[in-house]
Amino acid sequence: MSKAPPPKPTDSELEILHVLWQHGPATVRAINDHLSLRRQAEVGYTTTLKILQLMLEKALVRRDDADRSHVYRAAVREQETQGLLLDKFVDATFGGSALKLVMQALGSRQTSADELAQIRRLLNDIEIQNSTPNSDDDDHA
Amino acid sequence: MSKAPPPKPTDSELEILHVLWQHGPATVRAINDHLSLRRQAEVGYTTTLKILQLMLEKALVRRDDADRSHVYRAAVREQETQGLLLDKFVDATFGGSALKLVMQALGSRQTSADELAQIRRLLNDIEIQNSTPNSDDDDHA
DNA sequence: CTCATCCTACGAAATAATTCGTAGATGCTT
DNA sequence: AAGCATCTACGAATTATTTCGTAGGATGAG
Repeated sequence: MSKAPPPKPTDSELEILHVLWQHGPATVRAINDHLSLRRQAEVGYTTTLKILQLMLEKALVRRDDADRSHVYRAAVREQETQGLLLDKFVDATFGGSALKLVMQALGSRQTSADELAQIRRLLNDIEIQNSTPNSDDDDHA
Repeated sequence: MSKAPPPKPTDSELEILHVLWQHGPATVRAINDHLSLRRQAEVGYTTTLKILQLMLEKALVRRDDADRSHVYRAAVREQETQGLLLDKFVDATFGGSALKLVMQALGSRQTSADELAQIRRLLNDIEIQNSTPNSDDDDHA
């Protein structure tokens, strides 16, 4: 009775999550440096701090405040978060059709042979999985 | 010197565009009825009107105001708009990797055999197109 | 003609997201 | 100890989006 699903992160929050997913736990200073690098411009230190504080309230990150410089780390998994955002996006933009999204993504874009191969492999996996109702639940968390 | 690329529509604007793409040109009243149906709740008439007026300024729609009830129609194409939004989304959520997006879309989702077949067909088309540098430039704008 | 109805235009409130300035505390250097 | 840098907390300005109320003009029924 205490679990609230983590809310959809905003654009800025997502940008910070990317940093945390890539580099692991970090201080505000370190995160802010990464952000300033990613964009062309300097990001105000307190801007980053503020967003992290809001993210903490939303439980998108956790923090270790043992030291004076608090250390933040992602509290949501990359894949799950991307999946959540993807669902919303598919609904809003493609009327819920993941197929249309995939077609658009592949169709109007330069896709390398290697990437195509990876997708083929995934398609095979999915079809195998679809046809065999599978023995049990062979891989869980 | 007068062309501004149409801006990224907001969520509400996109919802209206969906109605226009599906049903063609329509009055505010008709659009509003569709929106009220899609959601569970009644949408204020002037809310829809206001958004359409803003969309007109942004050149996302055109209107025919010959009659008293103005008739609005989409001024942006469905595919182009979806492509634009998709680009932004891929950048923000998947760090620019369309492959990751496709993998996520296919991986964490129930996809029917029929849909898989469609995607396979598309993959084939793309590979053919990739391997043959094509005779000339057979389809230009 | 007169009234009720439907329309557009417009101002503005409510909400959310982003940004930054300032204050106060802590730690480090000399 | 004094001064400087760095940190957190917090308030607030700014901008974008969504929503709705009200005013005023046209239309059509009686």
